[in-house]
Amino acid sequence: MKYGTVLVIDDNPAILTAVKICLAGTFERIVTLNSPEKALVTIAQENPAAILLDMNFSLGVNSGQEGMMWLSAIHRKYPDIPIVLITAYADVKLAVRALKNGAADFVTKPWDNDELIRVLKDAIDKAGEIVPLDQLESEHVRKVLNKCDGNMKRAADLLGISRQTLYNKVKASPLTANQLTINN
Amino acid sequence: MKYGTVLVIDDNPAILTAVKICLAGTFERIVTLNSPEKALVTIAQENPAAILLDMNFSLGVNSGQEGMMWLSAIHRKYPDIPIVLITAYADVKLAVRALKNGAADFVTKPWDNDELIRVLKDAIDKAGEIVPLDQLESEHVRKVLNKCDGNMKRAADLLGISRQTLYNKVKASPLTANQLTINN
DNA sequence: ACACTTGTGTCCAATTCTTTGACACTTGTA
DNA sequence: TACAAGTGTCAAAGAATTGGACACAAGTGT
Repeated sequence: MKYGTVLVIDDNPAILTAVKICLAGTFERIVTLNSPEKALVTIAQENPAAILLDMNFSLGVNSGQEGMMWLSAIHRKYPDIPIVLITAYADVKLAVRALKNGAADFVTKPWDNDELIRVLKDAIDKAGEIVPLDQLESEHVRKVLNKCDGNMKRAADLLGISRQTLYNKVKASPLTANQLTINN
Repeated sequence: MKYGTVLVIDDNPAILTAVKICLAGTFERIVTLNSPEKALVTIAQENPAAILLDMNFSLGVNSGQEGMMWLSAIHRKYPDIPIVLITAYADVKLAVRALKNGAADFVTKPWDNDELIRVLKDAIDKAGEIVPLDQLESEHVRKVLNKCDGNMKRAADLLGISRQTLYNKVKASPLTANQLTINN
């Protein structure tokens, strides 16, 4: 039971019950809401490791707009908590938009229990990964340098550091040289 | 015409022609391939600003596996070039997997010309965004510190810096905690 | 062919950051 | 209560960053 608390938001009580049963063996605590209104408050109180959010709450509306709105709101306020969306109205455009809006994953109803567990676990694992500062830096440096076609002066400018510093950073980790795009 | 070269990969000549016409006004140069085999070579030669990749190439197979494979291969070798996938067999699971595998976007056939152009433009714009090193660093520091519930010793450890250094970094920029990105 | 611009590789000295180690002080907990 | 762990703070040694400078290589336009 190393996966902490999960917050499940769905307006259908039957779904909440089913999800609760499904996730009971994996999470220490399962908090449910039947409407997203109290989501932000509940998150502040419970500090969940992940959120499972339904996309449609208004009866007769299945555009997913409401879920999308809540996704954005929650993600803006808690960008480090992975949000998995779930919907009965599978729609490629909606899924793509959701992922680009920060959703960690997108699941369709009816769901496969094992898959749902795996998806939530993965999302939490991924969100928990932390990168040393050096690595983040050198990856970013390589990327920007690449985008500048190796122009160190401009890259240094864009990175907000001096040319010499960039020069030193680059020659400090020569591994990155191999990853430059081949050209000329 | 500031959007450079785009590489379009599709086994259907009619599609290639249609896409070419659609994108002609937006890109300086449109390179087409009717099979992904030569993708990596062509990318090295043309250095495209974006890639539009079909998902199905083997006749009778529409699982999208092949496109997914090429997406991974290209993305691994050229992580900075945005890849937009396009497929006639819209499938939420496939789309989600593609995005999680590094695709910049996912479009379904038949496509809307304006949307296709917008998607490619957006992908290129997004890929072109560069962040100063300081900002990247302080954002990451916040995030890790957050994940450690404010425990600076542990956060410093995970970040690979000393406790005092983290302490200084934190008190150097106390405003970032409120996510106030607007600043002039 | 000739200036002109832009970028590279290299060096230096001044400044700033980072690290190591230490100390008193608060807290949660066995 | 006493221990372990973390905080805020300081100082001094060591490392990194900076701005400036210089000669040199390309690429530009005239």
